Amino acid sequence: MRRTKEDAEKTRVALLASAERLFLDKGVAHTSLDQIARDAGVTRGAVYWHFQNKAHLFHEMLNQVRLPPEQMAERLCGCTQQQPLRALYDLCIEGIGALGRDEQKRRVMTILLHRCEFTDELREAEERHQAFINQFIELCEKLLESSVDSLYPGITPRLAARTLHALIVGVFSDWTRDPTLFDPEKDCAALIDPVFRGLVKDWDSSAVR
Amino acid sequence: MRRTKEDAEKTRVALLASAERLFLDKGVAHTSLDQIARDAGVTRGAVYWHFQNKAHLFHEMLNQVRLPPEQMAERLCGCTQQQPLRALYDLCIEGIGALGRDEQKRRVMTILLHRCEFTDELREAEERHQAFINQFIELCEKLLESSVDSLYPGITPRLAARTLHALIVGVFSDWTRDPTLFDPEKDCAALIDPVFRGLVKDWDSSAVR
DNA sequence: GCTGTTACATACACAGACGATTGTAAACAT
DNA sequence: ATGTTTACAATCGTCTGTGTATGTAACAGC
Repeated sequence: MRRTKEDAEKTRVALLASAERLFLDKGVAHTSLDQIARDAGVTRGAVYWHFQNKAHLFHEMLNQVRLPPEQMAERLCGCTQQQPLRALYDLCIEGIGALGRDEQKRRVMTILLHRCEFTDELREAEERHQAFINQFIELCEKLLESSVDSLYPGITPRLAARTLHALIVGVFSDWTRDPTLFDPEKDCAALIDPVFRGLVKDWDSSAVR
Repeated sequence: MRRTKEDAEKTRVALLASAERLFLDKGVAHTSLDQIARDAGVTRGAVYWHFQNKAHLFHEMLNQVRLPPEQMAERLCGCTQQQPLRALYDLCIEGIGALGRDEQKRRVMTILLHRCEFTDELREAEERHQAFINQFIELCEKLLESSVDSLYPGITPRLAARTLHALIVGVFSDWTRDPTLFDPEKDCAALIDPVFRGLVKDWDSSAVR
């Protein structure tokens, strides 16, 4: 019955996969550890062996993937500062595209956006999520400050960053709610372009195009 | 003890208010009917007198306010078709502003966006919500079709509508997550303007400005 | 070959939430 | 004055989910 070490890892992965499926299907709060265990072909004992409790299981599930906010914040951090606007644009395209290519990433993002409540025990995950968002906005703001002359009058880097973030969150939110709405690979640029054109003077004739 | 008819209405309102507060604070699934009742100064008996169950209570709470998607869809429907772009722009401004002025609306919207899971029993509410979203996008698309010549090349009315909706959802999502991010009254136009400028040719010099 | 540990399964104790029933005092109609 | 209905309160039984404790078979090391 109780197998080797690699078998244990298999059940751990299976538990995480089942949790992902069930969380996505029924919501985090409405999924019991017993349901997750049964779905993975084990009992709750296995769950408590691998994870302290539901919150930790949830946290580990999040750790499996590098979500767009985190990923974008990282890349934005190590950005060359050459053609900052271009870099920012590419990052947005890449971030959305990544969600379209990576199904697991999409599922986890959907859970985060539409299938969990962020109560006390998940507070830690929420704060982490929020931290990445703020980091993205701050970095984005800094990047825009270096190109402030390219922005339309009346547009501060801060507000531009907020607009950009709102659009990306909205795209994620809409698309995870109904994936048939648009194709992230194909339509991505068309969704992002208008905002850059509306923020940056002479966007169409600048280096990006 | 058991008072007059208007007193009954008072407890009903109190129950709805308590539900709103607690849902916002701890999430829908993590709030029990007993907690709601106690918070309102009554027992669970009162809850079951006024509402069939938690789902119905939730539904009634939603019915108290007319949320932006619904409101915008309605107005968009009865729009004069004169200066459709201008009308659309005003609607966006108004929708966001309404959230800023009406605290209750903001709370309910926050619950919808960040504090509930939309499982089986709340499916009805979710579908209704989604229906309004789709209606908004469709109406928006139709409106934009009548001004398709004003759009930048490569921007279809469909994609423009999706971009616009994504931005609005993102603004709601960001702002309800952290109301200190920006002031919906003051910054609203600055958040929306860029998208219209990026979608519509000569936006700044058109009738709106 | 024995022992300790791993990787679970099983069993138990407990807390809470729900739904239904029943009780009841005040309001209202007659 | 009396009966009926309203607007809850109180109680009950049941179920579900959690956490923990214990059992146990297989593997790993010596």
